[in-house]
Amino acid sequence: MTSPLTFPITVDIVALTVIDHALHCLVVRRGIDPYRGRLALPGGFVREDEQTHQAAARELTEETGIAPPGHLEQLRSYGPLGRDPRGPILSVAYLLLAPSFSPARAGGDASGALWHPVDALLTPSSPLAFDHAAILADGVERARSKIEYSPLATSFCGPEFTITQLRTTYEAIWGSPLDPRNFHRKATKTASFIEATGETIREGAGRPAALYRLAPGVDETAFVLDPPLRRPASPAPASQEKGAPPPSAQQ
Amino acid sequence: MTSPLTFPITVDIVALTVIDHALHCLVVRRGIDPYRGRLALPGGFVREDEQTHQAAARELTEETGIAPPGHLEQLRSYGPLGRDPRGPILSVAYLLLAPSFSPARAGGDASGALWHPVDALLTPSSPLAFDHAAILADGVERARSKIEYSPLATSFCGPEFTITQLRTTYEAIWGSPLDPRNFHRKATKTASFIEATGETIREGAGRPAALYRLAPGVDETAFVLDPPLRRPASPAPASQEKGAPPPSAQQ
DNA sequence: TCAAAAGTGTTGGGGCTACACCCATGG
DNA sequence: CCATGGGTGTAGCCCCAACACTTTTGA
Repeated sequence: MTSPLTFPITVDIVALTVIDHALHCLVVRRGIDPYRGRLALPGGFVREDEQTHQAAARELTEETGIAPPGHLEQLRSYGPLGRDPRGPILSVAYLLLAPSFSPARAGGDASGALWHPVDALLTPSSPLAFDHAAILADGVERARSKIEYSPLATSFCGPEFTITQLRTTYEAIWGSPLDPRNFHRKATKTASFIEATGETIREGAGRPAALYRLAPGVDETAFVLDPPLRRPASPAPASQEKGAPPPSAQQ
Repeated sequence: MTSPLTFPITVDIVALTVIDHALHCLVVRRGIDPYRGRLALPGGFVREDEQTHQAAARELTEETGIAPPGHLEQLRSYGPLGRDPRGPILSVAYLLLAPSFSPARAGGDASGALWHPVDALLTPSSPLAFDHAAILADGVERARSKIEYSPLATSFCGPEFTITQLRTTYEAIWGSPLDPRNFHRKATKTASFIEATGETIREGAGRPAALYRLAPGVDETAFVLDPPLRRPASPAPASQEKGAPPPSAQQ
C-alpha cells in the first residue's frame, strides 16, 4: 500500500453562554488571511501529540483567555473539501456551555474575543467565516437537545442559582417562554437534577427565591432526566440532524 | 504561521442489520498489518478530492461489495492519538442501517466480509482491531436512540413489511421485548410513519398480516415521530453520550 | 375444534398544560 | 395596602402499560 494522503486538521469551538436572556457565542475577529477581519469561531490546527479535544481546550485558552470551565463535547467533523480556500482541511467541532460570568473579551492570538448574539450570527448573510455558521447552527441545536435530558443547563448558572434563573436559561436556549409555575414543579420534583441549599436570596421586589445547586454525584453531561424536560414544539421545525440524541442527529 | 502538521484520515463504517432477531455488524478480516487476521470495521484512508462520507461509501463498496443502500450518518471522529500503532491517525466513523437481505459475504480488498453478531463483538475481550469496539458501541447506541424518533427502523425491513416484522426489528435493536398489541397500535396510529398497502401476507399459521410501507414523502432519517416510540428502560443503563440526538443525540 | 398469530377495546396511572390560588417581601 | 415575584393545588387531557377479548387463518 502506498503512503496515505495526509490533511491538516483543525478544531473549532462553539462556546455558548446566556447574556441578558439571549444566547451568545464566543467569536474572534480573524487577524490573518483568509477571511482577515471577519468573525470566526475560536479554533486552530491540531498539533502533534494531542487529541482533538486537547487541541480545542488549548486553542480556546490561547485565543480567548478562557479555560474550559466545563465539558467539551464533540459535535462532529466537517470537510475536508470545500470549506477553506487554502485547500482540503478537516475540522472537528466541539461544544462548550459556559457560565455567563466567564471572562469575556479576553485577548489572545486573535484580535480580541467577544460574546456575540447567536441570532445575528445565524442570518442568511452571516458574518462568520468559513462554514462556521453551519457549525454554530449544529452546536445550538445540540445544546437545545441536550438540556432536555441532562442537567447541563446548570452549567450556565454558576454553583448556586434560583429556579427562575434556571428557567430563564432554558428560555434563552430554547428561544421560547416557559410557564414559571410548571417549570418550578418539574425542576424541583425531577430526581437527580437539583437540590435546595436551604438558603434564600432577595432579588428586588417579591418573595425571596430559594437557592439550588446541582444534585450531588450527578454528571452534568449524563442523560439522567427522566422524564426529560421537553421543549415546546416549534412553529416551523427546521430540518434537524442529531449528532447525539439525545436526545438527539445526522449529517 | 508555520505550515501546519498533517495527519492521515480514515473512515470506519458501522453497518448494522438484523438477522434472526439479532443485531449484526458488517466486519472484514484484515489482510495486512497491523492487526492482520483480526476482525475490523470496513474502512480506509480518505483520498484527495473526496469528502469523508464519499470515502465511507467508496470503502464500503470496495471492501464488502455492498453499495450503501441508505443513508450514511456521521457518528463522530476518533483520535488522532493512541488508536493505531502506525502513528497518529484521525478516523471519522459513519453509521449505516441496512436491510437484512443485503449481499452479505461479498468479497473485496479485505479477506472477506461477513455479518457478525454485535453481542460477540462488544465483549470485554472484543475480537475487533484498533478502537473499533468503542466505535461500534457508539454506533449501536446511536441506532438505538435514532429509531425512537425517526422511521429509520423501516430501513431494515425492505420496501414492504408487516407490523410484526417491524416490531421484531425494534426488539432486536433495543434488545428487549415489546408488547405486540401496544406496538401495533402505536405504529399504525403515529402520523408520518407507515401506511397500509392494502395487501396481506400469510406466514405459517395464524391470521394473515397486513403489509405496510414507509409513509410517502417521509425522509427515513428525519425526526418526525411525535410522540416518539420510547424504548423500555434498561436495567443497567450504560454511560451514554449522544452523538446525535434522539435524543439524543451526542459524542 | 383448537392453536396461533393479528388486531381492537378498556382501564388505571402518570405526566403535562393551563390556570386559580396562596406566600413573602419591598415600597 | 398593594405590586411583584415565589411557590402550591388542581382539573382535564393525553399517553401509555397491561391485559381481556375478538378475528382470521392452518391443522
